[in-house]
Amino acid sequence: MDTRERLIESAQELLWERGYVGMSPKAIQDRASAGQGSMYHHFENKAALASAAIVRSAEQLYESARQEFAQPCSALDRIVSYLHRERDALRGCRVGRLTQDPEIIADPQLRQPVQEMFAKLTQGLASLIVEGQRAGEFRSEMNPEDTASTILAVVQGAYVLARAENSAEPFHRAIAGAISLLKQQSGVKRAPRK
Amino acid sequence: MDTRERLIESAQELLWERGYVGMSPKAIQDRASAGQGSMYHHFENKAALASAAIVRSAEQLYESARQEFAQPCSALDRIVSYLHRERDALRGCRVGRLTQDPEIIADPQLRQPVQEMFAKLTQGLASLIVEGQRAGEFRSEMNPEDTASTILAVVQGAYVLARAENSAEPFHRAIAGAISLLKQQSGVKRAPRK
DNA sequence: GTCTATAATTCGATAGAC
DNA sequence: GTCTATCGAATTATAGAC
Repeated sequence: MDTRERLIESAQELLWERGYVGMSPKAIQDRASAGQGSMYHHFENKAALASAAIVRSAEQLYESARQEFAQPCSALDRIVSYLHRERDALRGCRVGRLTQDPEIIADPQLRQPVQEMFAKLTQGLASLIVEGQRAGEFRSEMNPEDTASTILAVVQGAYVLARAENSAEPFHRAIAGAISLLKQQSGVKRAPRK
Repeated sequence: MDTRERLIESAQELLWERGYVGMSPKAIQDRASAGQGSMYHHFENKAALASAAIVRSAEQLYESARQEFAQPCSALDRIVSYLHRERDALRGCRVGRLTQDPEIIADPQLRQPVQEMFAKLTQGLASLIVEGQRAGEFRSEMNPEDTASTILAVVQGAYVLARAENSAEPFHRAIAGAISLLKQQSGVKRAPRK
């Protein structure tokens, strides 16, 4: 693997572990086994390297979700499968994590790939929900975009709970609760209250 | 207000805005209008001051939720009211934000107040859900702890979506979606599928 | 492309005067 | 309690040899 590639992958890892503020050029160089001059030859500065790393992570994460969304089963099953996908609860989300960095939020170059990934995931989940509504798996009154945002939020927030407790348990509880709520939403008319 | 107090409040703000790694002693001193010697007189080091600030934030946030949970209306209404409470979507959660800092997760002193706050919120929400189940607002099959975790996760994750888009909109969508899912959960027997 | 040298600045803290 | 001076290390580069 060439140096440029190793630098990007090291930056991806460090952004995941320590965020933009906590990632020093020195640490990137050490992890990539690259010298200082080498890093500044391939990238203009820390922000440029971070940008390349963020674009890469956002693409990888979206691609893996896209595959999950395209499986040959019911829309509800695909959503449940997305929620159940093996995730390293304590490490958190490589991309969601970046939203906590003020430098990333303030710099449109750095924020844009993050925004784009979440927008595309929302869009993908909303389409699945519409599909599920047509199949009678979800109530037609359900707002697809709202529900898609809720699903994404549960996953992102579940990471927060897991790290707070230093345990994967609250992550899995939050996911289980969300699946249970979604499964209760079939389009069949409910008996009237009282 | 005395210096010690100003130091704690400044640290609370900086932890919210920039996290532990991004908060320098110098920045705390400047914001508190305190000298260097002053800060190191009141607190042994950066971690000790951060600890005091985190304990304070966790207490404040829990206290405000506790009041919300004790209002004189139905359990469902109190949960909805908690979800709808005015939040500064783009600033994120003062306490949840800290879970992204590896230094905070690694140091039990710093992580404990965060863990405790989320544990107590989960407990409080789970109790509300049990109360709602007794009142017929929620299905008895619903797992109170799972659902409580889901509710907390939606809020924490909604902040992530908002910051990613640099807009409060996805925050409110995620909350609206969650409320819609919860309101569909009355204990009334649903008509059988088909 | 990669290396070493250098530099200005900041970080997190200590020392000691007042 | 607060202040200034100082410290060694790290940060984020730039310069220029190879």
